Amino acid sequence: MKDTDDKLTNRNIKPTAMRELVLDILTEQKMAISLSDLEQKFHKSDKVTLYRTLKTFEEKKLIHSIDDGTGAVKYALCKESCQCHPEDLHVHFFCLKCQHTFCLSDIPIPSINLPVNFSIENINMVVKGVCSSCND
Amino acid sequence: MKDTDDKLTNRNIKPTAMRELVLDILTEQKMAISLSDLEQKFHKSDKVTLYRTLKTFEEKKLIHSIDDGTGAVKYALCKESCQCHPEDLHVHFFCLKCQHTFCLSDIPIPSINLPVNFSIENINMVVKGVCSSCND
DNA sequence: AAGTTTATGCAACTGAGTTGCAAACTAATC
DNA sequence: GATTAGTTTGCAACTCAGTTGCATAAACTT
Repeated sequence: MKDTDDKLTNRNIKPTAMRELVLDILTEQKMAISLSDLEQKFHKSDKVTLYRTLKTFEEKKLIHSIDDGTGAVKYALCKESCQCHPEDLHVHFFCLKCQHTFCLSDIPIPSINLPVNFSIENINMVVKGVCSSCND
Repeated sequence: MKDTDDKLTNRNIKPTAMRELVLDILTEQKMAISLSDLEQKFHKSDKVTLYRTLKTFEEKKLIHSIDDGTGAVKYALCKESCQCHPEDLHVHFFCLKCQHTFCLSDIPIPSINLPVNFSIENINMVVKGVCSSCND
């Protein structure tokens, strides 16, 4: 638990049992998960608590949210150094076959030349297609 | 109405009064609009009919949908030639100040080198920031 | 005109996200 | 270690976007 604890305190999040549990679940995921996915990992749980936990994590930049167009926002862990600035962002992939959403952490979002006088704060880029596991 | 009619029939959509009206409204928009935005442009209207109209338009590639992360999907007209293939797609912009969503029709979505064995079908790219009108 | 297909309108529902409030817990102080 | 103040959790209840089923109306077919 020490490690999980540190990750929380490093991000200025008071480590409660609930939050450690949620962080552990998020850590073992290979893909981004939604609030209701998360809810189903608990036998007995309260959606609202999980909701607020995710909000807190996101606010403190421990996780980031991905709007993959499925109607449910997905969440995934940020890298240790991530500040969620445009230059920290990466592309996400949604597989139309297995319906999973992944971080393509190695693929930064290409920079865009916006029209004059537009300023940029954030970018969401989701590629949809078929992932390698489903393409065999 | 002749022109509106043609746009519908060109896309294989049977031109009804309702559909002409919706297409006209969409045509005069400078920004993408949501279902409920559209609903409010009618004094008396049925959400479901508008919903199905938009679905039909989207299916026939007369309009495209934009998931800007606000929780309500927005819609905007496609170019005449658009087939909604990856190469037809452009970047969208959401202004954090005026809360409007625009097509940046002139900015194509940059191509991405996906990992091996990933195939691509579609891309959604939304840049968030402040638009030129709000940046004065 | 009768029959078939398509579009529209109404009611009702689902599911994600959210708020308010009270109880439980934690941390800080005496 | 009891008292208080602040934070977190759990429950109920609600909002709002999107959606389905079904009945009526309109448009096409012969």
